[in-house]
Amino acid sequence: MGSVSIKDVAARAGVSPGTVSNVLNRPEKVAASTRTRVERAISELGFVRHGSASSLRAGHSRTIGLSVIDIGNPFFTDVAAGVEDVASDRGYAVILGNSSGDRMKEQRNLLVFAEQRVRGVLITPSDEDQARLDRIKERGINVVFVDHPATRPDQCSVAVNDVTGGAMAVAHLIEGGAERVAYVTGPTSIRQCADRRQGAERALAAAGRDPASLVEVPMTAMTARAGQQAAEKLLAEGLPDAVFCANDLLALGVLRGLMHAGVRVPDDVALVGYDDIDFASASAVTLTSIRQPTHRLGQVATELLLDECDNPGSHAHQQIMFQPELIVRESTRN
Amino acid sequence: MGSVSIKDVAARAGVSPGTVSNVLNRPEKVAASTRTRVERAISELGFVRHGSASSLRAGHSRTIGLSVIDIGNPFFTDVAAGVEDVASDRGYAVILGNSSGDRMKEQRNLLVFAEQRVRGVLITPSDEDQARLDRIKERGINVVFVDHPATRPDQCSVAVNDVTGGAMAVAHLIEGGAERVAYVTGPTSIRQCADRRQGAERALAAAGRDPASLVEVPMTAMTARAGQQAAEKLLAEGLPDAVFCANDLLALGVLRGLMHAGVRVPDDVALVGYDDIDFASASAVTLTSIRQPTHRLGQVATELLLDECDNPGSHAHQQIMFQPELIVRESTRN
DNA sequence: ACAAATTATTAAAACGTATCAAGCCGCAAA
DNA sequence: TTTGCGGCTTGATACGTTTTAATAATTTGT
Repeated sequence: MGSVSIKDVAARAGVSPGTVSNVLNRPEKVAASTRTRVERAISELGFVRHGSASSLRAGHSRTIGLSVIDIGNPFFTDVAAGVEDVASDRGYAVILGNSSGDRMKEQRNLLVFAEQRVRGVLITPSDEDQARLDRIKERGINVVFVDHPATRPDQCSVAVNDVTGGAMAVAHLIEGGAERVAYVTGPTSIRQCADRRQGAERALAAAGRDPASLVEVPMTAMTARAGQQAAEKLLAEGLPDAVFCANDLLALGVLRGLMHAGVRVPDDVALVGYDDIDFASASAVTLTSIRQPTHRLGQVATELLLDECDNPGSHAHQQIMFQPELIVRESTRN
Repeated sequence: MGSVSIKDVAARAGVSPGTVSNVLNRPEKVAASTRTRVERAISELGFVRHGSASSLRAGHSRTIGLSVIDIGNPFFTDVAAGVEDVASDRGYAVILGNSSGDRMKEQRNLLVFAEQRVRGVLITPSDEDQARLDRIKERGINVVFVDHPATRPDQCSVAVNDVTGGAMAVAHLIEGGAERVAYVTGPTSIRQCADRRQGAERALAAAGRDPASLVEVPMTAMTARAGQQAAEKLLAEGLPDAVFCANDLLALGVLRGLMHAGVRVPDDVALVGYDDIDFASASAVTLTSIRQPTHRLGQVATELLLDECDNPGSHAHQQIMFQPELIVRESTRN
């Protein structure tokens, strides 16, 4: 009933199991006539290859592991969709792991990946602990960083330049006439937040301003709720001319907080977010934002990983850095 | 280097491979002293079980397949997070498949699942073709429907009552004094859209109104952009007192379209969405919406599936129907 | 027409684990 | 002492595939 094996197919087609395996894996090695005979037997019997047996013998599976920090974040969701795209195209299955920023959970995911003998791992590391990843690589499992630049040359990575992104945002605000600029951000321990601030300061310096004039408003979370609290803080401390947020969710919260207080955007205060999530263009005042090639990030990371797997000899490790893009909308048009 | 097997562990601990397998799978069957000895050998050698070999011999793997229609939709993302939660807790890996509503792609995902010999499949079917799923079940792979009620008693499913949800939304609008109610929806071939409309009509009837008085505004997509177009259509045809949208994305678009035209929400028009996505509470006018227990949906579906796998004898198939919840916010407070 | 070279196919040996019948050992009952 | 018994452990086998060396079939060159 359930399980029809390569032997059954061989018997039906009047060939040996080895030949069936050949039409599966190296069709060009087998004569056209026998190949069609085997293919017919396969479809008549509804045979599907037993992946476990295959990877046991072959020494590697056709799966890759994907470990992200928060699958609920639209950013990572888009990345995951990109990964799934090319993995699926090349016949690979994607095993999903959600670390929730918890390193124990991340560790457990990596163990599961190791048990499944995944061909490779795509990971947005939740911290800088390289040793753990080295242990994975010792097992012959390739690792590619996603949204995190690798510091070592023997390690592939894809990321987006957050410093440039921050600079673009603030340069745009200065160009629009802003004198006093605020930066609403998440925890400064997050690399992305720190890099974007650095970019903001660079833009100020480039315009001949004092980088220290940037009004920093640090929040513990990067949600819309936190953004609203940030707006209250800004209202209390005196409004700046422009606000740059480390995140679209924060920006949407700030927007709402300001509007509630009767502040008009962009007339009274200009506003820029980051990520260009779908909702940035759906809010009451559409949001100027920094777009990142999220989907592409996932695609390229996967291509890099599979290239490393398929051509271990000729593969050249790459640390790819994408450039972000400024999307101007109503929140800065005045 | 890479690969240390159960035999190496056995040699190190001075026992037979069979015993090592026992401490892995039935620890209670082996004497405490040898067990600790084996466990030490395992950690000293950094042994991790070869999942493929294990499932080849055991006849089933510790993976489940998850096939969703659109991983980019926050609704499915939340579901996936719930699935990952309990799967990870029980030591299962989740293989992700994104069908994009394309039945060929869904088919390919199911093939990948079959090759991996997943223990079971969680699927939000993109159409009503039961035959394809029957073929999966013939292979001994259990299937649970997610966000889709099963019509047959030999099939588990979890879903949320969309008729009730639609009724709640419109009853709330009527209670708020609405005379003329519009329903902005996606393609009517989508079950969820049809069910929610049915609920809306039921609420009208319950209030002594003519169900046919519901002004239906069908769109081809369920995005914010489509919502904005719907708002234009409503403005052209004469505004209703209230608008019920099949989707929060549509509702956010409608909100934006109305505000741009100077229509005030909720003073001039009341508005209700569906799904209660995070952004419903982050928009300029916060959105009244129908909340679904998305995360729980994924959790329960997975529990059902794993119960079916682990206790094939005693498992009772269930078709679970959750109830939605009305979340009242500014868009209907007047 | 015969050897050589090429192409197609086969048989058998792994891959790493789970399982199960059989064996071992020490101890209580006879 | 013998027998029986129960708890632990072992050894051998099978799971379904890939791979390699060897054999058979076919073509080519002379």
